[in-house]
Amino acid sequence: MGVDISDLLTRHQTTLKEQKGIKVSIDAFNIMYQFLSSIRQPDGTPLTDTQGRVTSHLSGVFYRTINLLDAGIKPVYVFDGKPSSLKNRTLEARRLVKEKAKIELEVAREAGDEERVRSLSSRINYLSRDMVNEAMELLDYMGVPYVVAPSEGEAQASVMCKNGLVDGVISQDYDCILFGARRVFRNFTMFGRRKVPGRNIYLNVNPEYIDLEENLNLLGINRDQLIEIGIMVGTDFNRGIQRVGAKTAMKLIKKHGNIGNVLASKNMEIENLDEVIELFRNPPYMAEISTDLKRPDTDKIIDFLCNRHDFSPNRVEPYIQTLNLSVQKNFQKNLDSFF
DNA sequence: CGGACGTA
DNA sequence: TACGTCCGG
Repeated sequence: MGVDISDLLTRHQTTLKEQKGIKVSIDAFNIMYQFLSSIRQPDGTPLTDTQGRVTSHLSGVFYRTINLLDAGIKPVYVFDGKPSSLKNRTLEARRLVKEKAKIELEVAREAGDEERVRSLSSRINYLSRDMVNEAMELLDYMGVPYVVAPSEGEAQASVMCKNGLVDGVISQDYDCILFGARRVFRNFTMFGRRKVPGRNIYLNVNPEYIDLEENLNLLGINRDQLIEIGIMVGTDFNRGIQRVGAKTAMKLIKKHGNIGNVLASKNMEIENLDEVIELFRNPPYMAEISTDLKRPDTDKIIDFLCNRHDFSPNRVEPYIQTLNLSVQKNFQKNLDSFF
C-alpha cells in the first residue's frame, strides 16, 4: 500500500513519552484498518456488539487516542474524503484482491483450515459509512478534533503538518512524505509492541519517525525530486516504471535531474504524469479547521461504548479515568483558555 | 492491538 | 520480573 521509498529513508527510533507535548495529525482510516485486521476472534471475524455492528475500529480509536493523550500528545484525526480519480485503478485492484480473498476464505472455511481463515479474513476489512460515523461520534464525545479531508486523508494530514498546524503525521504509509509532511511517525504505539504477521511469529516494531528536511539533505535532492522518485517507483495514483525501485529511481534522478529527462532517455511515458505531480505538490486541502481539544464527556462516552455497543464498563472506566487525568495533567491550560 | 492474568 | 496465552464486543 502506498509508495515504497523506504530503502531511501533515514529513520529515528523514538517512544511516545519522548514526543510529549507534540500535536499530530492521524490518518484515521489507517488506524481503523490496523485495528480491524488485528482485533479479531479466533475464527477471524471482527468483534461486534449484540446488534452485529463491528466494534474493532472503535476499540482502536478509543484505546489508541487515550494512550496518546496519556503521553501528552495531542491528536487530530483526519478522515478520507472522495478519492482522486487518479486512484481508480488502485481501488479497483484492491477490490479484486478482496474478492479473491473472499473466495479463498470460503474454501479455507470448508476445509477447516483455521490458520488460513484467520489470515485471509484479516485482509478483508471493510469500513462502512456507519462505522466511520460511529468513530467520529466517539471522537466528539472524547473531545478530540477531527477533519474530513476534501480528498485523500493522507494529503490533508500531511499538508496540515507542512503548514505547521501539527508537528507530525501518524501513518504507516510513506505517501505522507511526498505530500510534504515534515515529520512522519510510524509504529507509533506504547512501546515496541509485538505484532503477529502470520500466526505465532512475533516481531518487534519500534516507533520511529522520518524527518523530511533531514532526508532531503542526506539524499541531496529537493522535494520535487523526491516526488518524482516516488512516481517512478509507483504510487496509488500511477503505475511506476517497470523494474525501478527506490534506489534505481534515485540514481536516475541524480543522473538526469528530473523525471522528464529520465523518461525521455528511456523513451518512456508515465500516464497522467503532470496531474500526479500536481497532486503531490498541491493536493486538495481544507484550511479552516480546529485542532483544539475539548473537555471529554464521560457520560456520553460510557453510554456510547457500554450501552450502545456492549463494551464492558470494567474495561472502559479505567481508560476514562486515564483520559480525564491526562486532560487535567497535560492540557488543562489549553482547555481553560479554550472555554 | 493492547491489557489481564497466569506461570516460571 | 519476564514472558506466554487468552480475550475483548
